[in-house]
Amino acid sequence: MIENLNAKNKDFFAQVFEVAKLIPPGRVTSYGAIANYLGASRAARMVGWAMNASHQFPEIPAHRVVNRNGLLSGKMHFPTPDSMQQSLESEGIRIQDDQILHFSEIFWDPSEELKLP
DNA sequence: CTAATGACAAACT
DNA sequence: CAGTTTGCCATTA
Repeated sequence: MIENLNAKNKDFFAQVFEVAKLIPPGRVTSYGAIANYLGASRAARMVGWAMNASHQFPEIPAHRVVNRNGLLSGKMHFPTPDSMQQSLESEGIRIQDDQILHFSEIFWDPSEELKLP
């Protein structure tokens, strides 16, 4: 239940959630990419904050969102640290030492794929 | 109202 | 080239 989420805050979060849900399977994106798509390229940290709130939304594939290094920085926030890596591997993404391999190949940039015509 | 924290990113040394 | 430091925006104490 959302207690102290004003409409304004929800708006910012809603955008992050929407983009996160638009991430194709087998692909990943970075917090900065989403922030950039939202027009807040310097608010990458807020995207991570929104992801933290996404735990109440089962439709949010937060495991597909990693930092720009391709490192599973948020794996520790999952129900189980292995849940994130396991979910990614289940989609065909290879991970080694909590880092995504071929990150550049599977990187999904919303600003590039969801760019307006 | 000020200070500190955070699932990051870019800049500097 | 790699490691360290500062900046950003929002939330919490």
